[in-house]
Amino acid sequence: MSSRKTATIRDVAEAAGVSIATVSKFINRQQSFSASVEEKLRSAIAELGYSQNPAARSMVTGKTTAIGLAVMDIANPHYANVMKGANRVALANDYNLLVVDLEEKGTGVREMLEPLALRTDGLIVSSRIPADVVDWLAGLNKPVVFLGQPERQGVVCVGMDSVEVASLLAGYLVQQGFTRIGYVGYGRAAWNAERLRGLHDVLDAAGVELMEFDAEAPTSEAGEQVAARVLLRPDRPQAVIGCNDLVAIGFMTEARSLGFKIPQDVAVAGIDNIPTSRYVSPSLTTVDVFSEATGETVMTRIISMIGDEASRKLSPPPSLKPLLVVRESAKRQDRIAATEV
Amino acid sequence: MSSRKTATIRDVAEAAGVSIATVSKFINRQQSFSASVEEKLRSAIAELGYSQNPAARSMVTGKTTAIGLAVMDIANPHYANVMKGANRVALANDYNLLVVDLEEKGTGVREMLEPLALRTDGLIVSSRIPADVVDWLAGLNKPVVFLGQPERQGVVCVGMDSVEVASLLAGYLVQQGFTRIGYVGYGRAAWNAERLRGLHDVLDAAGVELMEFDAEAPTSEAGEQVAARVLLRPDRPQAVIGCNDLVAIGFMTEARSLGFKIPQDVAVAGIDNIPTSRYVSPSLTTVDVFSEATGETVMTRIISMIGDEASRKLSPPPSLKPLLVVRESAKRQDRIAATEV
DNA sequence: CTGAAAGCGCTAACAG
DNA sequence: CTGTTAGCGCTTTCAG
Repeated sequence: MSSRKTATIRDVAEAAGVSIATVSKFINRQQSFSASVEEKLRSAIAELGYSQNPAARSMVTGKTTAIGLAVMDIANPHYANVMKGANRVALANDYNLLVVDLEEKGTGVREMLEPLALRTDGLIVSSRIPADVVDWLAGLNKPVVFLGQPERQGVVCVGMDSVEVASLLAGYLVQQGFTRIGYVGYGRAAWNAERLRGLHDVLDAAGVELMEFDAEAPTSEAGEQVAARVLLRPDRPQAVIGCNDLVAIGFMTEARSLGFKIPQDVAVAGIDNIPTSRYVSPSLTTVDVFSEATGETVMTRIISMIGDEASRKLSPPPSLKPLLVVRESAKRQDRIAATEV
Repeated sequence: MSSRKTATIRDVAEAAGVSIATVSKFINRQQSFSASVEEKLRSAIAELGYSQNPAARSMVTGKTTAIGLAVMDIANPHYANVMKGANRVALANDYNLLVVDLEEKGTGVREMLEPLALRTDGLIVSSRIPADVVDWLAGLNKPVVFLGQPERQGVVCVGMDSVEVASLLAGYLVQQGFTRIGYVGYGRAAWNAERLRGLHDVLDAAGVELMEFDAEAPTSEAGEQVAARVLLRPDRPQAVIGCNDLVAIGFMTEARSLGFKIPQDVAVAGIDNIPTSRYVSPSLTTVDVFSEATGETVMTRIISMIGDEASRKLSPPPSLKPLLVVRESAKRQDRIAATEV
């Protein structure tokens, strides 16, 4: 049986025979109390099943104890794991998580973000936000952290350095002896330019040719679609990097059904190290970007920014380093087997 | 440049030369206005960049225009897609989504749900909630919908009928001619018993033996772990059903590294039809539970319950039907001789 | 069509 | 240690 109306602080005060101020202080652990009062308070609260009305509280404090998280695609395992990490530290700090899936949209983003901004103490936003929205966010008077966005002046970012991520993979492929490498990017992503830069840094220095392709979306379906275009040409690349594991996996699947053996006929690598990458055949060589840890880091960061104005503009500690994960999909096996072109 | 303090309804009223009541009615489209007032209001609001304070609003209305969604594991693609669907219809109806990842925990669930309950107009909760928490939720005075939970009296549930899902798969396997089938379940899940019932319904009738196993968790890692136990025994099953695609995929991978060919040596099937199931090798036969549509349905449902007391107890329309997705992993190829490797 | 006034439940000084 | 009081920003009767 639950009471008709939910109990308010006044009900508790009355039941305990104290003032509402006392109840408030008790709930918020702001001071100590005489044993008798404390006991009465405790039982009154239990009796009535009282709990604070967050709206009322936030009206006066101006804080919501909620954080907003906006990601490009909730169903992308990378983002799902970022959320997982973010959720964990939010809960540990008594924050609630408001989530919005941007669904890879480029327009109407501000409209989706605005309600979030109003209801939270801070925002975590993933890449590809139009410049005017970035400005709006900056003028919001709340901490905002960008995810996987190249550093810009005046905005705090968390995530791997895209240049480094790409270089890592390029270095491995060069070391394997590939001399013509394809990159299936996603031009509309904020990190795409940096990825290309990282690739070129290494590949140009090694005298390795880079062929650039673009996927329609950062998804497996798009990876499938692009495969024929990449592979059915005389100068096809010996190795292909997908801009994320999803694209790489789709690409790999379609490549196989086109009759290519992986990695013998064409090597494939991805980025992110989503859980699935271990389970495809061949297992996918990729770069671990520590999605879950990224989520934890970004949430930790924003919570500290909320408490401390001073920390709002500090650069994040360069704690997260990408890690190359060597598996089967990108080994140059033809060096120890048959040699095809 | 943003103003120092965010504008309130009073600022707008003053700037427009009207009362705050008028502003309020204007914002909430509660009536029509004289052209002059309307124009002044419009420009004042734009000028000041005013937007409603949701906390203040909800203080008086008692509504939050937010919905809580609690799932067992955010990183499970099934749940991620449920969230995607839920997010979409929430946004379309001007609701915000509060998310909490239960992380497959069995304890402390109420503590995680309580803040959500206080901040939302309704809750969507996925399975395996302890009975006392269910009671608490029921006494909450807010609509609550359970996800993937067997129907109980007095609670609204959305999701596939687990019995049907399991039967569908069992039927297919029987038709393929398998006579000894294994099921890798997850005993702690709310749906496990119904799955078993669905399996037995069909298998017993067909005189097919069912061997039951239990995974440590509904994850790929657990699927890998259990594989040896299932396969390295004289009476190993000819076909194995994972309680979800994640488990099935892990199982399949480990089975292969144990030297089993799939489906020649052992057939494998999963449940959910997560996106990845198409991309593993061999592609995974599974049952589509329409995760994203489930999310849309459950959100639609709860929003209608919020507006309409009467609909709170109605049974949901049996709209969502599971669909068998036949792929490569569970074909009985030995009947037509294994032609390919 | 417009406005005045009464709170929603709570916290934060300030007194005692 | 405990209580009084003044709002936080907004919606909602109820008058005009």
